[in-house]
Amino acid sequence: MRRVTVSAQDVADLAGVSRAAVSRTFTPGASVSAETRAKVHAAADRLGYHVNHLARGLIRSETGLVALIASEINTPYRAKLLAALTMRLQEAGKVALLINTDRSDDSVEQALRRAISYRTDAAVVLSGMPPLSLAETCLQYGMRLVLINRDELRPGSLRISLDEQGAGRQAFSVLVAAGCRRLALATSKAGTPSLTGREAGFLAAARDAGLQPVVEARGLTNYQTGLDIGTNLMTRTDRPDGIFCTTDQIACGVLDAVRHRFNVEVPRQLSLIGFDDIAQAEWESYNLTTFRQPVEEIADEAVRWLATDAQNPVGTVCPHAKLIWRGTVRQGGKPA
Amino acid sequence: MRRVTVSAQDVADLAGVSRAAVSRTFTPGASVSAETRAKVHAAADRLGYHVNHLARGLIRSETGLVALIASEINTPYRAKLLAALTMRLQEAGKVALLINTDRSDDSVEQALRRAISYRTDAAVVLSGMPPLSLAETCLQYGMRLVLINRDELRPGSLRISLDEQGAGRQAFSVLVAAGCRRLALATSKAGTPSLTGREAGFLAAARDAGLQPVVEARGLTNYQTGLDIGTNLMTRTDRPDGIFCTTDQIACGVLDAVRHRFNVEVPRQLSLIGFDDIAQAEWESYNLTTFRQPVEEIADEAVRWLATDAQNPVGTVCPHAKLIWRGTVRQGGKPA
DNA sequence: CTGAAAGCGCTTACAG
DNA sequence: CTGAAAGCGCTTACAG
Repeated sequence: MRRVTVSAQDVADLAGVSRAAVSRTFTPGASVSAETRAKVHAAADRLGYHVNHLARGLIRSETGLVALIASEINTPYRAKLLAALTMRLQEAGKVALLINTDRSDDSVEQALRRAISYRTDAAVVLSGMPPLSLAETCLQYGMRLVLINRDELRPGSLRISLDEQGAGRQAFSVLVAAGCRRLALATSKAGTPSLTGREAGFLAAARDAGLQPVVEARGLTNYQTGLDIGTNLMTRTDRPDGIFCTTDQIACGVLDAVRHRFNVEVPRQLSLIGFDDIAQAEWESYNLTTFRQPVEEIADEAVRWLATDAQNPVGTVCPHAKLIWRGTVRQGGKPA
Repeated sequence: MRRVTVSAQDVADLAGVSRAAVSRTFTPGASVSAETRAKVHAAADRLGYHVNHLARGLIRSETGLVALIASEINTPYRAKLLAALTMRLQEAGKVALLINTDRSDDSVEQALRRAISYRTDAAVVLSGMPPLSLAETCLQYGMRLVLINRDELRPGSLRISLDEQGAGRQAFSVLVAAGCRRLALATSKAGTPSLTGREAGFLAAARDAGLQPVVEARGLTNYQTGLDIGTNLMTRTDRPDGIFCTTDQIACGVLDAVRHRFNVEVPRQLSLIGFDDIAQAEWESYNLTTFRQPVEEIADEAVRWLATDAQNPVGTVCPHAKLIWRGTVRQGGKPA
């Protein structure tokens, strides 16, 4: 089939006006008489005309495109964040270019290059870290960079990072306040900034208190890992009575292992805290006490900066991960 | 900050070649001498040059952009499908424009208009249905349309739809073979093509067998709905002993209600089948027998057609939803 | 308010 | 293999 594309010129011809008039009609705020506008709209509708944003993006300094760079997008937490981000972006009149990566920095670099190729107004990085030189190329092309839960910063970029360490510390205090004495940390081997932050905070607080939790770090950041860790932990002679899981998925796995394979009662015999507050954390089988990722707030912060004229971001902004009390921590942990 | 964008001309100047030579260097298959190519690459790297795909898209008949139009993208099944789709798309050298919609047809129309504005090579619709006239506009702009699990067809579009009715019928036979006598259907009020197909198949098979299942249809397609339905069903004097849930999320809700609120044993006292095979279906707390959505196959089919020169799609292709046997259906249901 | 003209960054016949 | 030139569809000063 031949591509029979209709251009502003076609609309102008049909409406009996100039190409410029057509352009102005579709540019909010441009000065066109009501009459001209009406003629143009009529012609455009009849022809099925849609402004070519590619051509527009060639001229204006904005394309309306924003790249979202992330790995494992079908993971509950990622999907939630992505949903919030795409929503906010659309409300701001932008559209999301979703670029999948694996966990390697190399694939992040490829993703960012694609973003540059399409001259996206910004790139939001949820996974991996772009090399410094490429970040500078982005800057040079006028792109804005938003780094979510990354540990480093890049010049001219906005970094949105939770206080992971603080959350890890809080997890420790809560478990101790709940009467737990034999603590454990359940995490994966992924070593992402978010995870290591939570781990570090938990361990540091324990050290300060003169305690040394059992650390189980294995596999990928998923349910299966939780299952493995739970099984391992319960096989020990000194079973822990308080576990901080760096992720809800891991927590769900630990919970299932502990309950179904060892008949341990939660929270009577074991208290457990997760992180993320994925949808399943609220499901009755888990009813997990966990830290809520402030995804809406993260998305808001990101899009707010993109929608602003301010060239220089504030540097780092830290939304708060709030502890959501549900049923996996024994009474006593919760303050009055 | 001024946008200091580097163009092919800049690279050409630095490399001492023509603009056309630069263009050819970045066009796979174009004829350039090794020497020229090397000079161009050197200059491009030094300048941080990236071909402007917007400008390229203006000239070529392809932009490399494909729109993914979907609602509720943070739902386990949707996220899974979206992940598969974006992956395949990238492997085929395309990049996904993710456009969020609510369930209304109007928002699908808006989404499709955005896709047209960016001259995407194709639009993959996972939610809602584009009006016929707009579908024709897409065709006119040379866009391809892929409709996933939609009930209608659009001219020139590819439709990928499971045999929902067949699955519904199979669910019925399996429950009956497992010895269930009082059947129920648990579904939402969403009324999407997938859901109504499953419902219709199940009910038709029951009718053929002279049975009349209890039908519980309420709320949105989510966990909470399952919880409500499970509670309602167990409050009846004639509790069902076999339930087909049109979605895994609903099934998980039903399971939790039934077990935790009524102490019903699954599958001893009640058999239950879901649909989708979301990650949680495999979690030990659920261990749900369910139909697996062939997401990889769906993504393959979609991308295969997009990557092809064939203008006319086959019409409808029907990947098979396979029943995954796990622990929520009593022995007897499963064939040897 | 309106139109003619220049220009955004590219690709692609067309000659050589 | 290579370059000069035309053109993709738009927007935006610039005059009027």
